[in-house]
Amino acid sequence: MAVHSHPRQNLAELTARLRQRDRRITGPRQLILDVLRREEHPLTARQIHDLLDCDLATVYRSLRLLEEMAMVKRFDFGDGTARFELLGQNDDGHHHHLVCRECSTVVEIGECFSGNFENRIARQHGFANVSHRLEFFGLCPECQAA
Amino acid sequence: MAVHSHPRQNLAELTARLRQRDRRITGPRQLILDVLRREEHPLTARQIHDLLDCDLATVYRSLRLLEEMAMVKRFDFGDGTARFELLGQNDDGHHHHLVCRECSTVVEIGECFSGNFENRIARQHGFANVSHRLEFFGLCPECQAA
DNA sequence: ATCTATTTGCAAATGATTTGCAATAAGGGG
DNA sequence: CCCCTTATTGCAAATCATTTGCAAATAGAT
Repeated sequence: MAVHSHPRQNLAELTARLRQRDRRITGPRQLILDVLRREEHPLTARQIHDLLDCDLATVYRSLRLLEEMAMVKRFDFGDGTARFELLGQNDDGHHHHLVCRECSTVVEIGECFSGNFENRIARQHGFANVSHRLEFFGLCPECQAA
Repeated sequence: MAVHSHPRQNLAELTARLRQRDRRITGPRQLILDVLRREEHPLTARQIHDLLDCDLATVYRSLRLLEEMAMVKRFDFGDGTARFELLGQNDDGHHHHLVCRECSTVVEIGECFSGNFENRIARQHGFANVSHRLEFFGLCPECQAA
């Protein structure tokens, strides 16, 4: 479901969004977006770092910034390590994953349950601005065979 | 939605389940169940530790054991800290939470989307044994006022 | 080319959770 | 009730992901 846009597009978007915040377009930031653009599945900070050549702390700092700018989305598979995916320009990145409990293979799930459910829950409890986080776990075909 | 059973019942269950595994009924294990029984919301290992008087490592070890024995369920609100809830005897503990992004107030959500959704996803991708993790986040009434 | 604020790299700090190991306690047998 | 074997605890140190302090490097405007 991830929208893998063109490098140019990415760079232009990065430039535009950074400019508005007095932030700079640096090598590491471009490299991280490049790496994420190539990957179809979410990557951990360490995986990104291993594919690059810049400090791990810089990867974390950049990812945080890119997340704040809504260019990257953070996912949590409950294993204590955050994963990051690139967001396209008009993509809010809302989707879910189906993760294999054995081999960690990830499948992206486009559909989601109806917004009514979320709205009802918000209303019932008086909460505002409700969002959700949903991930699926199971055994992938290969791991079932093994 | 947590079923808060009687102390006796808990102890009996604990005893029975531990016996079958050659494990012992120790003070810390009983204390942890006692603490969890009193709380209606999930607690972190540290919170449990602060209410008790035993080593934090023991709390972690006990929680892991109790989780394996399906007497306790682990939840992940995506803040890097696991929370634990007591499970009742016939309770599989499947439910969700609505967590305030500001003050971390937790509301338990009993209902869940239909199993069809989960089944369809499993079938579509050839996965077996599919489960899911779903949590809601929003602003609670108090924090909206503030 | 210059200047200034933002970033980076590196090392050290943090916070949650785990682990090694010797001392301690639980449960069965006598 | 004492003993013995084995599971468990406490404590300290180790791990792991992530963050932070700070001086050196660099992007972007002048």
